[in-house]
Parts: sequence; structure tokens; C-alpha cells
Amino acid sequence: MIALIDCNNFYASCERVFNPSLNDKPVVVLSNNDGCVIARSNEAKKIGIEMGIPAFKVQELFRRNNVAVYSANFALYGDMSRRVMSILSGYSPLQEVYSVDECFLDLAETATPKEYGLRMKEHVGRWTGIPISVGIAPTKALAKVANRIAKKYPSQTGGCYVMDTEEKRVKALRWLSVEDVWGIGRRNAVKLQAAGVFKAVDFAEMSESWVRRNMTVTGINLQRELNGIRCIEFVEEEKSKSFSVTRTFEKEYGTWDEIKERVVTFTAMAAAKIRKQQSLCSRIQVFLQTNYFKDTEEVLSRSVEVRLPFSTSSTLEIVDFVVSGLKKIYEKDLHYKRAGVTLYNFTDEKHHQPALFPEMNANPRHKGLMNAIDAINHFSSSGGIRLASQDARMFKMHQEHLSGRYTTDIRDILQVRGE
DNA sequence: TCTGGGGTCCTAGGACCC
DNA sequence: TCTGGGGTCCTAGGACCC
Repeated sequence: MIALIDCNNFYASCERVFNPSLNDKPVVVLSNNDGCVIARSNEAKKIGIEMGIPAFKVQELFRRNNVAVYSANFALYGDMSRRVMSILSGYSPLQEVYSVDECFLDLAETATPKEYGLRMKEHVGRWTGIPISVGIAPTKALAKVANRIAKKYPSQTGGCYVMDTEEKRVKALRWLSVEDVWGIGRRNAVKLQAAGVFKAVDFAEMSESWVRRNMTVTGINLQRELNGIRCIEFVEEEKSKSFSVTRTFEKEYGTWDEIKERVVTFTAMAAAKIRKQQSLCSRIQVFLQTNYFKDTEEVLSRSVEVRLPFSTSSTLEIVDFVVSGLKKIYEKDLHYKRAGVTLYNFTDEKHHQPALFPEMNANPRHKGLMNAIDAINHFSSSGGIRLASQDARMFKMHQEHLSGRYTTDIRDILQVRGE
């Protein structure tokens, strides 16, 4: 059997751990720049705050219902995620961390899966304060379904649902709408509904040839999974194949210097990420986008790919290539609202084959410099070392409701006093 | 006034090779 | 009028996920 463990309303729950007075109250977490709602407690969902809705549209709703509003605190959420995953890893030799708040565990032949799942829930709750739901089933896709049932019916299931019979499988698939199946997105849902398929069970029973034709092998695998045949294997923790840093600006920017400063900052962040996993990159993508939402202006998005003549992880070298690409797509007199950098085409630092001539290789002297910068920045919570061309502040973000870095910054550790 | 960010996988079709 | 056949590699773009 396979378990899917999912943290309930993860970001909102993280805020609650460090502020228990929020329990039973509506809590929401906003995206960067306090733009839109990206997490909601159950109470917030109940009063009709939609996922992804722009914050300015629900200010009144916030006020009327006394909603606790938080700016995204990814340092805190990332650390809480590591703690939860670490506890859960003790429950199986095979764990796949699927996202910041979800993981699969291979439970093999656990005799009493229900008790096992409830024990996990109790353990994670007691050690981290984060509530989780557990779904257990023969395949990953069915474990997703089981998890949804556990979450939807907490009092009946105790937060853990085990799909261990054919009757339960069919009942669940009759209950689940096809657009809510893991792996069926908007586009495929429309196609399926047009073909008269509305419930997950209808999809599971469709002809393979239709699925193959319309949804490729991905669809076939998914369909088999829903029928109890394991097709989606556990993927080992591997290195990422690309890293992006993209941001929506807090206002529009137009001048070359402003744009360059920000894009260089994004590049430095992305380069630090690839060094951390000991990769070198040899391709870069840069994009710029004008403001979406002004009807007076057309949306303009331009991107460029830069192929490096060698593989490198040096911020200095990567920045040069990024700026050369940026020059090609930057246009004066436009109002930019978003930009980003993606690094990819990685090779392993250890197994990298250098070119014959030194001038076709990365500058080896940068390595020590980068190591030193990374080491200093690791211990600095106030920006650390940066390039002169970088943004003075790492971000210029609206973060009006930011909570503390309770677990990752010594200055924010909570003090507990006995009275 | 204000609308997130970061990933992966699959495929069609072009380029190129013998 | 007739104009091979098969293979690989690469990439842009679509679709999906949280």
C-alpha cells in the first residue's frame, strides 16, 4: 500500500503553530507583495475567501470577519516542511517528498495501515503542531483520492482513510468528479466532459484508445492507477533540472538600470541555488513582461535563451550572459511588471569535462570566491555579500503582515515565560 | 492603487545523418 | 510522370502539479 500524507492548509497552519490564539479563527496567507491569497484556514474557506483571489478584492471580507492576514514567510514554511518530512521519513524506507506539504510513503505490507496512519498524524501533530491528513491505497493516484476523503470527512475518518477493498475503490471513484482527479487538469476535464465523462469512475472505465489518443501515455498511466495497477513509480530524490527566480515587481519599472538591477539580483539567487546542488549550467532563459492588467497597454512578454560557451556556476560569469541576453529583449519606454531568470542544462560539478583550451572554460578562480560568498551569506540574515550591480535590498516587496522566522533566525525565537 | 512562484513531463515536427 | 527510408537529436509549446 501507498500512503499520501498532506499537511492541512499548510502555510496557515504554520502561522498558527507560533500564534495559537489564531486557532479556530480565519487565517489567510498572501503571496509575495501581498498580492493574492495562497493559503486559507478552514474558517477562511468557510466565509468564502477563494484561493488565488487578489487581496484587494477581499479587504472588506477580511475586515468584517476579523481575518488574520499574513505575508508569505517562506523561510518559516520551508523549515517546518523539513521537520514534518523528517518525522514521516521514519515511517517507511521509501519516501518521496512530492511538494512542500506532501509526501508519498511506500508502506509495503503494513498489517494495520489505519493505525499506522493515525500514529503518523499524532506524531507529527505533537512534534510540530501541524495537522495532517493521510490517504492509503494501492496506487499513488488512489492514495490521492483516499487523502481527499480523509480531508473531507475528518470526523468519520479521524484524518486517515484506507482504501483497501474493491468496493471502497469503486465507491470513491463514483463520488469523485473527473476534474478533481490528480493529473486531470482544466483542458482534459473539458475534453472528458464533452465525451460524457463526469465522474472518476467513468474515466477509469473508458477505452484505452480514446485515452491514448487524447491524453497521451500520461493519461493511460493515470487510468491504470485508478484501476489499481501501479504505473507511477516513486521517484528518487534527484537534483533539480532547472532553477528559476521570477518576481512580479511591486510597481512598474522602465529604465535599463532598474530592470538590470533586479534581473541581476534574480540571477545571483538562482546561481546560489545551483552551487548548492553542485551543478553547472550552460543555458539561461531570461524574460521580461509588461503589466498585464492595464487595458490601455498590450501585454508584452519577451524571452531569450542564451547558450553559454562553457558550463559554470559562477555568479559573475552567469550575470554577464544574462545581461547580454537582457539587452536583446529590453525595450525603452515600456513599463515592466515582471521578470525572471531560469538556469538549466546542468552538468554535475564533479563529473564535468572541461574543454581543451582554457579560454573556452569557466574561470577556475571564481570557485573559491563563490564558496566564500556562499559561506558568508549562509550565516548572514541581512543580505550578506552581493554584487555591486545587485539590488541594494534583496527584495523590494510589500510585506505588511510578515511573521517572525521563528525557527531559522535566533533573533526571532519565541520566549516562553512561566508566571 | 493592488492579480504568485517554481517545477516536471510529453510530443510534434524540424534538422540532420546515412 | 516518376522523386527512399529510417533513424536520432533537439526544441518549442502544451499540459499538468503544488
